Amino acid sequence: MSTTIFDVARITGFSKTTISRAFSSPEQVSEKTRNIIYAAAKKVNYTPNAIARAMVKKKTDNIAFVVSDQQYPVVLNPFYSPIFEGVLQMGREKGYSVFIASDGDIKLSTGQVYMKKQMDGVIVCGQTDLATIESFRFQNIPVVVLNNIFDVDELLCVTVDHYGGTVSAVEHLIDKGHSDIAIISGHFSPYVYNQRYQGFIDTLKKHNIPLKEEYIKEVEPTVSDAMACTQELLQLKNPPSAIFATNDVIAIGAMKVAMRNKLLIPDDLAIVGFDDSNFSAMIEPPLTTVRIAKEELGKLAASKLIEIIEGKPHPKEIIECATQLIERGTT
Amino acid sequence: MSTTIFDVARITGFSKTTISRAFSSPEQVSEKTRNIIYAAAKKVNYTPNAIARAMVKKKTDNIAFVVSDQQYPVVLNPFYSPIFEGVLQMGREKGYSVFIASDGDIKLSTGQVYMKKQMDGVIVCGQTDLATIESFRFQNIPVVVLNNIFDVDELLCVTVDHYGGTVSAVEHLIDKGHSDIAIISGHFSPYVYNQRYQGFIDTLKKHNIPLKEEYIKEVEPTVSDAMACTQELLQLKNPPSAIFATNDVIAIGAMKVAMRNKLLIPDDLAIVGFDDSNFSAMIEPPLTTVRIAKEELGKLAASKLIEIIEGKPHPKEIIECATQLIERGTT
DNA sequence: CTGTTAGCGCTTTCAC
DNA sequence: GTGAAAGCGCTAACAG
Repeated sequence: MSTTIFDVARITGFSKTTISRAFSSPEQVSEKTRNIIYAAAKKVNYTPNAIARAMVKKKTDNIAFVVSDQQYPVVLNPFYSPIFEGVLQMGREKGYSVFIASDGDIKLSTGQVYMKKQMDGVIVCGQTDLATIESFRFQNIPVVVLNNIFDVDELLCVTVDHYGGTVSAVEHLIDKGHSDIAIISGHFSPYVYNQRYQGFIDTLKKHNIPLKEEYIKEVEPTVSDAMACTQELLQLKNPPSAIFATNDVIAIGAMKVAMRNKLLIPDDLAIVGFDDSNFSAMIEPPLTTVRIAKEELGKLAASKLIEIIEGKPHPKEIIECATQLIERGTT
Repeated sequence: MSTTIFDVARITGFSKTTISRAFSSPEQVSEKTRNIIYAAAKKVNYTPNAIARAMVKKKTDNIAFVVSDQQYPVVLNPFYSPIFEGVLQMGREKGYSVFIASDGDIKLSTGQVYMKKQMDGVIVCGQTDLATIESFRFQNIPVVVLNNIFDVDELLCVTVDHYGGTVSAVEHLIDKGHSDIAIISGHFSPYVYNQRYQGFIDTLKKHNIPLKEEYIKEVEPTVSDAMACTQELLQLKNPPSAIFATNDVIAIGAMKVAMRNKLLIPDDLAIVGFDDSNFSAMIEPPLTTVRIAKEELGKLAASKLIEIIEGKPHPKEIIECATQLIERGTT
């Protein structure tokens, strides 16, 4: 049996109310009383019960980080894990704990969206549908969308300038004198996929570089798929002199194939990635890539969500975070 | 105002108890009644409140994963993040959610160990002290220790055969004909550090290879520190022909320096790492390393913890998971 | 199979 | 400053 507020009340002779106040609003209790209470609490090892508190306050100080099953597992995902870490940090700072939930975790078999655990708010990442978002809001659970965009009233979306990042990457390649530029495009959510793909197309067009059908590739974003795809590219009559990979995992696959073909990077083949994942600076040569400030993204989304939870009204808004080209050894 | 069990009771004409049972032990309610209740619940969007349930059952279905501040952030840590993922998976399977907590999160300024949120059990990873463990148990919170060993009654420790893994790595190097083998030893917890270090020393001794003082190095386990250290090693009058790195991050640093010095791996310098982190197969050449089944470790710890939570008695036990040498391109 | 009653540990009025 | 009483939403006996 753990000790309760009642035990402390009995020992000190004060009422439950006073004990409660000593912990949750100390300024309402005289210092003398407070000290007596704290001492007694310590002696019997009393600690307020978060569950009981949550029940009456109807607030758990928990938020959920929901990622679609596709992207699972979050923790091992080089893109989402730093974002999650950012959320965790901001949560800790503001007194919230963070739950990871997959898309599947929040849907009843009936299709009803429902959180098994009570949450004060939710960050929904990447691929989802409007129904899920609306469903949370219908249940009065504030939502912030991360890395996706929905055109809904009073909905805050925090995302990334995928388009602009792509433009800077491709223009960097063009600046370096390349015009035979291939794209290996990963199957991400339609939103991300389209932004990055379109950035590529538009940039070539802007620089009057004709688009070659055979330079446009699509893959699952895994090292092995990227390797197979790069191999095909290199076997073309006119192989590209540069590859734009829509994320770093794909870029790594491309690098591996180049090295195994004894090509010199970047002289024989230049490669630029996207995301600036943690391994990108570790590999040799280190990868030129488009940095997304992933932890910052997470922190931003979390702090906005917490503001909304704590009552600050938020109009519909789309926050698009800038990217930055990090020039390293592959271009 | 969200709907409660009472609303459903009113609508259907059944008592709260019956509604409760329809959700938590459906077999105790006739099918007819159940269907009426489910239909009504759906209509008013009723969903059981986990907090209220936790309060009366004194069980939250939450477990905590606590890692020392040193190792923070867990999510980005190549060793602990797959373990955490394993815990998450097993938790999901058994109906538990998992919280991440750092060492600091669970200690009051008074030094009192206390979980802000009620937890049914705790997995404590790596470096900790006995007092923390005892404190949890004193509060009747079951504990499983992961990647560390404590000699305490009825305490379950799940760990890794760091010693045996090291032996296999070093013997592999010896088999390949190396005798000038350096060790770059990362500053991990004393437990892990010692196991791996001792395995190295003992293996050389066993094979009658004299220990050279200058081949023994210690570093913080970061790429840059490992690079600096490897550089020193290579500048020795008699540089080593092989390096045993006590984790993969260190091994990567060693590889980078070798490549920058135009050394051929593994011909000029062989390298073996430890952990088999996710990036180890991605780099070129892929790293020979000692695999730890990290997700399995996490699953094992979680499933044992859940068994204990659910009442299965557990004697004191130390489970030491085997490792496996993965021979890839660096040896 | 279903209902009644009595709390779980805490915070919140509203008094004093 | 402090206390008394009334719940938060749910489940656990115990009846019937």
